[in-house]
Amino acid sequence: MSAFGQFCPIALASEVLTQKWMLLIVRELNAGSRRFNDIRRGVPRISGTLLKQRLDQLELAGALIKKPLDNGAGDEYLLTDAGRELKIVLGAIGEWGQIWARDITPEDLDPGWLVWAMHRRIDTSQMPAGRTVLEIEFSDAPKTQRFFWLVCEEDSVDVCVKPPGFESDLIVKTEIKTLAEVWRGIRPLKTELTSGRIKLSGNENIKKQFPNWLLFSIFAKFKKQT
Amino acid sequence: MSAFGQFCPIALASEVLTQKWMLLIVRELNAGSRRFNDIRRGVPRISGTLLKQRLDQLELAGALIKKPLDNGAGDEYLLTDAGRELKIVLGAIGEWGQIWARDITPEDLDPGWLVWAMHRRIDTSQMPAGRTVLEIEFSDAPKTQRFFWLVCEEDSVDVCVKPPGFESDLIVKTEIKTLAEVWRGIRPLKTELTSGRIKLSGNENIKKQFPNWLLFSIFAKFKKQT
DNA sequence: CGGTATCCCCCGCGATACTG
DNA sequence: CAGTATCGCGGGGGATACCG
Repeated sequence: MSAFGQFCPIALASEVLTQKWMLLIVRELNAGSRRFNDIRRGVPRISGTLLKQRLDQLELAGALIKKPLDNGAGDEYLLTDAGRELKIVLGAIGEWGQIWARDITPEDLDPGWLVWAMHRRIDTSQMPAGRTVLEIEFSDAPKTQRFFWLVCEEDSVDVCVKPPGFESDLIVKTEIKTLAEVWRGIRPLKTELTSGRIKLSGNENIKKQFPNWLLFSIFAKFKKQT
Repeated sequence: MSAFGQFCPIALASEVLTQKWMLLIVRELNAGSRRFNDIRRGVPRISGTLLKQRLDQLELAGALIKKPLDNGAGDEYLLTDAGRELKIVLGAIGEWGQIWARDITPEDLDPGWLVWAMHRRIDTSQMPAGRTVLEIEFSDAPKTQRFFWLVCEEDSVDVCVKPPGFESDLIVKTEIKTLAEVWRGIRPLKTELTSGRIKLSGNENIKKQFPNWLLFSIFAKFKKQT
């Protein structure tokens, strides 16, 4: 994006931040992604070419630095102080979006993205020691986007789109929209569980613990206005 | 801008807010502009067609409402609650821009915009009763952008690009960059006055009072990092 | 003054194919 | 996996002219 012909700090910041996809990339970086394809999982509709361009522009703007990976394949992308400070901007925009932005359409309901977002907000300290495997089935999704697995350990949560080779400790079955609205804080999880719109399969103790594991969206606490 | 294919509130808000010129328009509205050409003076490089489009999009997004003017010519544009809440977003982005954004180039130094920005931040309560006329001359500007007048009364400050017909009470002569950097909080006004890089002509009392009238940019208090 | 209508150019961006 | 290179189109947006 070219310049706006004025030296207002909002205009200068806009040159970088209002480019297409840019804020979503910064969101991923601030959420902890450092590798090219990790960022991409949080911004699935961006092309590889463009993602690379945007990362270069962020580097030019001083918001991140590239660090070559040991194995020689690609770089690691690390936020600078400037990049980390963007968390405040993201917070302000996200809060506004949660309260005032348009309603969601079916187009927005990407199940893969939902699982990717959720995997960053799992409270593994509430889980049993060792490995816990969560299987999620979206009953209304096409085959390729129907099943996901969250492989949780104390210090990591991995997302799989194929069976991870471990038995699932808990199976969560729901429609996409239901879980999406629970994630957003629009519906309480408990209601959806008792109504059966979210169905759990697993041993009783695990099922009972499940609600303690989900931390939901960081914007869930803000309630939408009409 | 089309959708991003995810229901993250940052993505939803971005659809509206990251369109070209959009944040600057919202800035003007939040600064108090309600009329088409007032907004345009704060965003001089936007075309009329596009400004109208953007205002319509803001209305669709629920951030403003149009109200027909009495005389039948055009509308008044009024922010809604949603639009006013964007002040928080503007504050976050402006603060980031002030601290971390790129340096200014000569391209950014639009004298007309500087005067327009200044006119919103004049403390008229510090001025003598009645009318005070400030004349600003940018010694390094081309003829058409060299002279400006601020006609200040208790409850209004008007910007003129031609002599307003009243005698000037104070003439301020400076290079554009000097006043721009004072406005941004990069240089202290006093230093520029004593050095003579900003020259004042007028009666002694008025000259002495002048520094009390300028409130500077709302982001001037944040200091640029390198 | 506050728009609308039209034209047209450029470039942003998606898609695809190829490399190490 | 993490890119680079190339092509091609679509439409965003600038310029200009016109209206009430």
